[in-house]
Amino acid sequence: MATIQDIARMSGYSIGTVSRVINNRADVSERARKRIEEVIREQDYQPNSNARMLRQSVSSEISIIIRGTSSVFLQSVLEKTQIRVGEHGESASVQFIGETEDEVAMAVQVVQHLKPKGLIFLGGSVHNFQEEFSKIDVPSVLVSANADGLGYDNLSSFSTDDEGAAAYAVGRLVAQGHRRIGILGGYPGDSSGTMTDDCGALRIRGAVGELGKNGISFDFDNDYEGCAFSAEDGYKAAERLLLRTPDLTGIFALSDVMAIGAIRAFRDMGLHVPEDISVVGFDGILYAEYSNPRLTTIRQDAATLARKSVDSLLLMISYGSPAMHEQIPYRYVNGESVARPRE
Amino acid sequence: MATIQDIARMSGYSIGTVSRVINNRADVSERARKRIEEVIREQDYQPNSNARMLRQSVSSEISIIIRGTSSVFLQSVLEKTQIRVGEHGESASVQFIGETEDEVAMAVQVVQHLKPKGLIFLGGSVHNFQEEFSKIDVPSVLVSANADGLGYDNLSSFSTDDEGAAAYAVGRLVAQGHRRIGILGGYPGDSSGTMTDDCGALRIRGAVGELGKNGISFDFDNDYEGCAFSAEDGYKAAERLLLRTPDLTGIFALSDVMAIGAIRAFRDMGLHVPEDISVVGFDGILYAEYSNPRLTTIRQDAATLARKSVDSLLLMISYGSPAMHEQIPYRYVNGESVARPRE
DNA sequence: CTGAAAGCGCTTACAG
DNA sequence: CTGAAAGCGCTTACAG
Repeated sequence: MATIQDIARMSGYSIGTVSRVINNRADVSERARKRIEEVIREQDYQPNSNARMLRQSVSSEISIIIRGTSSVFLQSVLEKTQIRVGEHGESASVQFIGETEDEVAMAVQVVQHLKPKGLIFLGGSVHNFQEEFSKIDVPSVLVSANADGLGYDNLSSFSTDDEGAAAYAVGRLVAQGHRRIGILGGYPGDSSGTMTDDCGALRIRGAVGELGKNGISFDFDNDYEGCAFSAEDGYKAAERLLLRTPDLTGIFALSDVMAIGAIRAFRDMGLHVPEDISVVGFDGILYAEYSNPRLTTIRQDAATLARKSVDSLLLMISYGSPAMHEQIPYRYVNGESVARPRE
Repeated sequence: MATIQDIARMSGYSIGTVSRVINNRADVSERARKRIEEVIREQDYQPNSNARMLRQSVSSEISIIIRGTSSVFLQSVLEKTQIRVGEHGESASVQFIGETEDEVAMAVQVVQHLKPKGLIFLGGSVHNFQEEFSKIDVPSVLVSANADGLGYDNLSSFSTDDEGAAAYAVGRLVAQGHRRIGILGGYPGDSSGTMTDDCGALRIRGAVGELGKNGISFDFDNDYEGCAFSAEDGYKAAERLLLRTPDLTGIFALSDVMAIGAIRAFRDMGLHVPEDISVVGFDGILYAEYSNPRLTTIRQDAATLARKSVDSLLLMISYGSPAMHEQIPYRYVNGESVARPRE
């Protein structure tokens, strides 16, 4: 493996000049640049990134931290994020952490070890950023939660208006004539009754708020069943919910995978969706279009979320552009899982 | 951020001794070790990994290269792999590459840049390993394809018996009375008629072979439709296939996502699964259990695949254990998407 | 515009 | 068992 020494020797210049060429500095003669680039190409020379990072104390990589590998939606955002990073000629490495782990604590580790020049959080609780994030001074972007108002000038955020979208989805159920609506998924808050601020809590808040606006009361004890973001949990929770409160005619599930689990549960209970009970999901995962019945859902715009996040991060890194916070429009997708309730 | 210098100064030992403690070397007095470890803890000291890697020219990480982010099955293997790596107290970083890219070429880059102590390939074509892999001398493991017979002593492999499993699945269709069976997905080979050796080709070979054994001829022009490993492509290909060859009563799809796309297509054509047409998939993704109808499929053992792969890799790294090749048992899962053909 | 040199934080023979 | 020192491959003031 050639080193910078070899390139210097073979090109007839010093390692300092070679280094300047590698780093695209302006203060190099055209002649030197030409020659050195030639040798670099010939030798297929790749600078040792460890040495660079040791000196610069910053790597040329971006680190992506994704929480919850099981989230189909976040995985699609991850894929699109990687692609966008690649389009800019940058590279990113990915760190997975568990559903319950603290992404900011992880980020502190990553910054120390990998010295990334930028950080992308895929999924995350605003809660964890509240104070912990002050330890991080690398340009960062939080995807899928709103970090506006946290006051960090190195943290952008792009998210879906979870509260508004949930309200919209429930509004559609109400418009179809549903009055007995159940909510499935997430965890409404801690024992003190305070809601946490993750996307699940926001969706619940939006849904309950919309019901209230329509003069429909919501009884958490009967009409709500919490569960994790998986089909399996959605299945079980849906079963519990409907056994407990059989007169529900519509279900708002906090995610598509839960909705899919719920639909399967209802079928296994001998019910038909949407004839006997309507189900609306959230996310707009690819699979929703191929399920039977096709899922009616809120489709988040994963591609735009990914694109804007990467672009904003790169602008912060390269030009010191200010952090920005944006909500990306969602779409209500009419599938086949919602109908008017039976009379 | 504390450096080894600081720890040396504060503990009253030299940096050499501190380094020995960090690296768990035996030739350190108990007293020195105690004291130095104490200071390390107090200072929350973390060795600079760039400096270590620069010196050792090997990182302490494992690199995972996954091809095709869109494969739900591989993503589940990835998740389980990460978890297993974590259980051993190791850490891994993930590199995603496109469906059509060359994973071994990528690995060469990764080895140069990240200097991993081990490499895990999730998905990959034996073809690419044939000669290219000789450039890599890091202990590696190929998951989901059989590298036995390639003769690399630093490459283990764990896979499903794709050919046998496909034969089994098709055999079940035949046993139910199906005689007109179509195959969906993958690419049967290049123009010369030679089959490539990826898992798709193996599954096709197994399926066609089983049909032959049962005296059923298979006409590639009419009974086969290739497509990529996605629900969308499965949908379109299934539609084309059935329009072209309407008398098919059973479909073997090379993957579950294709099968799900196919089932949706058949429904949109006004058919019922399995009453009008049976569909069997391959992979055993989580979703198959929640689809409607539940999918009949070959379930690959993602957990065992992940566990054995990681364990084998770590044994190679730490003890120079020999590479091994193993096929992990699969299971035929009876869902609701297969029935006897109508008379 | 270019080169010589210091130094990033570590590991590892070498000598004792 | 321990310390002093070389050196991993690079970047970047500094001097010219």
